[in-house]
Amino acid sequence: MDPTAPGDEVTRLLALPALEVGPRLLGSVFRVGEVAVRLTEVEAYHGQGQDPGSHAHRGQTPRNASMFREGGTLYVYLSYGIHRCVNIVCGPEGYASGLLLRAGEVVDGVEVARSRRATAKRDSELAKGPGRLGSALDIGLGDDGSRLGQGRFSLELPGGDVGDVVAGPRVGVSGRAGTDEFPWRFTLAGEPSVSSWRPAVRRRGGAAERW
DNA sequence: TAGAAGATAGGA
DNA sequence: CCTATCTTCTAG
Repeated sequence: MDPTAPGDEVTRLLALPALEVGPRLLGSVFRVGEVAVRLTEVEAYHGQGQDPGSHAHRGQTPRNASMFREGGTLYVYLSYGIHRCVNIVCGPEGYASGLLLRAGEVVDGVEVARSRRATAKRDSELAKGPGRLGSALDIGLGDDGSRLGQGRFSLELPGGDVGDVVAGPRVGVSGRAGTDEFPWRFTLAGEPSVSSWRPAVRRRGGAAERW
């Protein structure tokens, strides 16, 4: 097997922990069937008790089982009962780190993406945010556990320079894990498709802090 | 067994 | 600012 083949390069990269993969994944093209996005924003989640913000922090459950598979697996979950969000799992089996695909620029299949995202006023909003990205790419819970490079899913790493990468606190993550103590959100500078930062939701007025 | 909180988005 | 919407996890 040719070790310089593109497919192997992706495999080698995704064998690393999400913290290392995150910045290097920006500018990649993630394709799901006829629609493709160029990733402009990702967030790293680290498992194994090292990241209080991760779904895998408290160990394996039926929902997060895909995160414990090997790098290149997709972890899809339902967010707020409505949105389907996608992660690319990183690291060896059992490591449970992943990258939430938070935003991208639609670079192919724009018409299809528009039809799926009728409320988007501009094309830069088609995949601006993890729920929107999942919608534009027609990701479903049935895609949980799929593998990159199989079926409708593929990933192509950027060919050249992607510009400046910015690291900062993650979006909507509660507690310490959402502060710049964990600067694990990576964005491409100056991209209109990058979502706005927002603190964790807190409906019941305050309290309930268990960290 | 119940109940709150959640890696969000859209509309008033 | 408020609400839709529903699964998962944790406490009791």
